[in-house]
Amino acid sequence: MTETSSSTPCPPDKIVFDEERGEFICSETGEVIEDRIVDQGPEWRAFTSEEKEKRSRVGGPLNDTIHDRGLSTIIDWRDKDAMGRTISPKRRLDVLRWRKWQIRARIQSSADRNLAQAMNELERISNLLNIPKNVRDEAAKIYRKAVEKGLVRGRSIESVVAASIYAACRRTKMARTLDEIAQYTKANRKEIARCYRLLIKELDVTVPVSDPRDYVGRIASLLNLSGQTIRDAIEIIERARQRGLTAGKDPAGLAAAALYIAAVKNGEKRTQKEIAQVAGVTEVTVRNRYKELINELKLDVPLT
DNA sequence: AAGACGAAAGTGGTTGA
DNA sequence: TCAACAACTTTCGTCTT
Repeated sequence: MTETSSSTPCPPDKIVFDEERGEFICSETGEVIEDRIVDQGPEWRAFTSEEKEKRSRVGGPLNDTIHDRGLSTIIDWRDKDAMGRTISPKRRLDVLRWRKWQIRARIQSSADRNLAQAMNELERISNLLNIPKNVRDEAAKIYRKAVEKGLVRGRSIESVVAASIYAACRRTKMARTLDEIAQYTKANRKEIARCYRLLIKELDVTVPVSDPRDYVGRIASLLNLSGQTIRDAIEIIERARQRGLTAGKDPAGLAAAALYIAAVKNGEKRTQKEIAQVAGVTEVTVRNRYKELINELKLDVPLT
């Protein structure tokens, strides 16, 4: 409710570019100035380069929902031509062949349509979340695998796409929470989570265990914290891990707490609220982690 | 007035029968 | 499928700066 009011515009000299997320943010308030940098590339380049053979699908309107558009001329099974004359045996073979191809083409186009819609969706979500191209490609690859395995049947394309994106993010260590992705999707978080689990189980997509350190960079850059603070935070997390404090804990919360401590230590104090906000956890969680870290690691935090 | 702290009750997800 | 459980959130009162 009482959010950083957009009625007070961020002074131009406070605007910084956050290269982690591809966003322009205000260094004062953290307000996102421009978070939609439109990908100006042609839409059909969304397909991965290794799929050369699939390029038959060049540039068809992606939102064309009419089934079999352009292929709706059905080749009749009767051995008559358009004038009602019987076709010669030689022509009959041709006709049979045409029909065979028509059926093949239809199957092909059905898979393509699914893919086309999915890629469209992928592009949309990726743009909203500023997901870099390599991660998109990864997501596309995963999705394609899912289609081949028939995992999409019975599920919404959108949720499987979202799950693919999430998986790709995890694989490439582009820390994005499930919530962030779910936010731009009609499918709910639960559904996406289920698809995600299915994906990593069925396709053998290996996903490294989510690491708090991956969150550190992103949170820090959103808050304009120094490299030294980041290094300190990572060291704190490392020590916490050795002590077994990290198991079962929300990595974002842990990263937030470590950064909080590191920031205070380096005289770059941010409020718990600020950190919690960008980390996507609550103040309380930051506090709990922070308390644990201080106690267990015997860190002394100089106050003020 | 704003931030930090912590208690208590509530919520959503995981696990094991 | 259900209940127990841990982690996290929400809410709120109190203390500190």
